[in-house]
Amino acid sequence: MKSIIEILKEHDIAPSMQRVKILEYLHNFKTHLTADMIYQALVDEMPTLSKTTVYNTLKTFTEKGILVALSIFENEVRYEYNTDPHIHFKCFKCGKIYDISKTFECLKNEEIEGHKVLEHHINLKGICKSCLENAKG
Amino acid sequence: MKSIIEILKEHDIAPSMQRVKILEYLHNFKTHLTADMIYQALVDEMPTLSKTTVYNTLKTFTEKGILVALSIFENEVRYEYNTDPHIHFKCFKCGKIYDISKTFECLKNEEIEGHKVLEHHINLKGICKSCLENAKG
DNA sequence: TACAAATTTGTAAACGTTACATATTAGGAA
DNA sequence: TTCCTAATATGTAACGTTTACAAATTTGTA
Repeated sequence: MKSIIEILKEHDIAPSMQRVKILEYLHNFKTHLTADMIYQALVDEMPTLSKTTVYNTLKTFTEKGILVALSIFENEVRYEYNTDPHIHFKCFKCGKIYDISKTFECLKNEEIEGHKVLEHHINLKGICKSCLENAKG
Repeated sequence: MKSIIEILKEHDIAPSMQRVKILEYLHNFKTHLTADMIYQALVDEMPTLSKTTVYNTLKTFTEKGILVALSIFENEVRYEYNTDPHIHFKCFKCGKIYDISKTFECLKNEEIEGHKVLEHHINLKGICKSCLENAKG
């Protein structure tokens, strides 16, 4: 398995301690994390960690293509480690986000109306399975 | 053609002056506007207009289904008048948002992994036609 | 070891948005 | 019409996320 340091080097990013820890955390958890969540998770282990560093690092990672920035939630950006293609479902009721691993063949074309498509973000919204079951009971 | 006041009444919203003007503006422009854009556009005509009123009104309209709130941009919510189904393309370079009127049959199913799907938001990102042409030149 | 460049840090501030208390308006009853 | 109540609008202050910036620290290299 590829190490975090190797991933950073492959993307022309110097593997500082902060960068390794931040990427490691996102790599392990893979869920939709805000800058603050990452900061809170790491500040115990690295007491001198600055929130600005977390923001700078996430920005660098996104620009270099290691992370994907999500705009599913209003008002805050969430990041996830770039893995298998999947889409997101957000529940109106409980607010939880689910990963849906379905792929959509109809979105595979890389050109649309003359524009070059590099990313597609599909966000479904509705009532999640769990909330539907609670409503029944 | 249906008047703004009629649209409001159909959605159980009392047609106050502010509400009519805000909906009228979104109805005419139909593009992806922030609360501040709407405020700036109307404050000359209505000098006593409050930004809070704009926010409250947009929230009401969205809850009643007149508007759709978009999370294409990071950090800010944009609103559009609910018209024909379409998706959005955002250019990484110039930041402009294009409406793409293509519909996706493959996303028509209303249930996925047990979750009830009420909305789907498809946001493509890449380099727009205009920026591609400028890069060539 | 010394030095320059890259990285990190902390503070302050910007921005979009919301909470809340007050003021204004509109509609119905007397 | 006037009065009253409910709905709506307003302005200020505050909140949370994010950025700007300058100083401090660390790193890699000569």
